[in-house]
Formats: sequence, C-alpha cells, structure tokens
Amino acid sequence: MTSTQELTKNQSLVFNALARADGPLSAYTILDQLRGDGFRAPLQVYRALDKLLDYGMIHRLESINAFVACSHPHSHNHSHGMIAFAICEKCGQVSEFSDDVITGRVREWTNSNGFKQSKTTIEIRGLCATCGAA
Amino acid sequence: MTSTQELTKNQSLVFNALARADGPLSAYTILDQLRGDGFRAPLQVYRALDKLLDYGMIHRLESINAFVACSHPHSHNHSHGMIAFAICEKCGQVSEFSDDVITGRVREWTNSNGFKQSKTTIEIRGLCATCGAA
DNA sequence: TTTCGATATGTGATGTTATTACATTAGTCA
DNA sequence: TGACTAATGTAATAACATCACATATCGAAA
Ligand SMILES: [Zn+2]
Ligand SMILES: [Zn+2]
Ligand SMILES: [Zn+2]
Ligand SMILES: [Zn+2]
Repeated sequence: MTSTQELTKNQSLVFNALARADGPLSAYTILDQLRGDGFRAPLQVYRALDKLLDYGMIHRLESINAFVACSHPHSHNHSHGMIAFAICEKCGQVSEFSDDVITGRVREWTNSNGFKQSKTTIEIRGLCATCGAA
Repeated sequence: MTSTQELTKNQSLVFNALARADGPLSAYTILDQLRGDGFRAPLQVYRALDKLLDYGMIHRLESINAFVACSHPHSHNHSHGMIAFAICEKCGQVSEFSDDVITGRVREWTNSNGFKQSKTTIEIRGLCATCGAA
C-alpha cells in the first residue's frame, strides 16, 4: 500500500468521524458516533485507528488518550521531523507543528546516548490564544 | 509547604516503592506492592501520586501510563526547563534530561501563537544503548 | 473455478487505568 | 471545646484498551 489509501468501510467511517470533528476524540466517543453505522464494539474502532495511525492519517495524543486527524491535508507523512502538538485544555483545539531544531536536539541526545528512538511524543497542554484571552 | 516535604505515611510508602524500583511503575503495580502495608484501593495510590507530582518528586510518563521517581536527587524541582524522558521499551529504563534549546524553541512557538503553556510532555520511546546493542 | 492465505470484520468477555461519592480519622488552631 | 482542614478508608463506577474466537471478504495461485 502507498501513502494514499483505499480505506475499508470501517476505516473510512472512523477517519471521517475524526476529520469532521473540531478537536480530538476518544475511541469511545467515536464508537458512540458510529453506532448508527453499525458499530457495536470498541475493537471495531481500535482496529481502524491502528491502521489509520500506520498510514499517518491520524495522530494519537498520548496525554489525553484521544485521536485527531492529521492537519496536513493531502500529505500524510511527516518524513522530515518529529511532530509537536499544542492542545487547548479548554476548547480542545489542537495545533500541529514540526520544528527542525527540536528534532535535531532530540536526535543529538539519542545519538550521543546510544538510544535507538522509535517514536517521540511532544505535547504541550495549556490554553490557546482564544481561550487564554478570555 | 516547601520543596522538601514531610511526607505522610501513604505518600512515603508510594514514593519509596518508586524510588526502589528500577523503572516506571503503574499505579496498580504500586498498589499490589503495598498491599502488605495495608493498601486496599487504587485511590490510596492515586492520592499519594498526585501529591508527589505536586512536590516534583516523581514524574508521570503519559505515553505508558506509569510513574517514575525523579532522577535528580535532592533537588525536586526543574524550574529551569522542560524535562524529556527517554524510555526503553525493552528493559523499562528511563533517562531524564533537560535541554534549554528545546525548551526555548517550545517557548518561541507558544509565545508567537499566543498559547499559554501549562505542562509539556516530551517522551522518546525506543531502545536504550544496552538493549539496542543486543 | 476451486482452493488457499491474508486481511477485515463481528462479538463477548476480560483486562487495565482512573475517578466519583461518601464516610471516617487525625491534626491545627482559635 | 469547637471548627476547620488535610489525610485516609472503601465501594462503586467510569474510562480506556485488549484477548479470544468465530465469520466474512477478497485476491492470487493452482
Ligand atoms: Zn500530522
Ligand atoms: Zn482553546
Ligand atoms: Zn525529575
Ligand atoms: Zn533497555
């Protein structure tokens, strides 16, 4: 499979739920939203999420146990660096960005410590500009 | 309270469990270790963990739902920057470090985006030097 | 076209992590 | 003492995730 996927029925349903949401969703929230489409069990959601993560179409936010559609439309890969997420704890808005300096510093640390990195999580929690101004 | 704490009985028990462990522990693993000391319920552990987190004596590893004693002995605060963790997925070893450049870049992003940061998670998962060599 | 293997799906049960709600106990300080 | 706060005990429940097993779908090889 290439980076542009032919999604299965369940994968499409889960991806569309995330794509139309205005923020991250938990697996169980997705399940509830898709009950009308025949979803009955958590595993139907988790299996689709796993594939979508593989394909790079969504991200998992470790610090809030939730999932979000990738905000880089039509380019479902981040080959050039680690991704950071800024998560608003009030409205749920998630901003995704990549910073080469951060990526480089992490690589320097892992290289000089012999650590073989497989996945890196960078999540900033706080208040977005809108919510912080209120 | 200052940064050097007089811990309560439960807080001491939980902290000591983490301090003597060779890696991160889940709340329920701590609970099981402390049953002999009279612990019966998860809340006894979670309440102690919350306080120890407040005091900066332990850290929560969001990506593995586990807790680890701070590896900076006798200086339970990290006032000068964000902390990153390198977590070995084979042996569980956790290395804690702080990088001013990373901290600075995150601050630059939040400042220029009006984002009011409250807590930042940086977790690198992979294989430590020992496990990666095997 | 039949057979086979790989992938996807359906479903119930179970495992793991964390919180709510309420009662009780222990220290602190007018 | 009485009033207040912090800490603790306990049961129940909520929230998140996986296991085990059965069934279905699809494409390639024979
Ligand atoms: Zn993305
Ligand atoms: Zn917001
Ligand atoms: Zn620390
Ligand atoms: Zn290791």
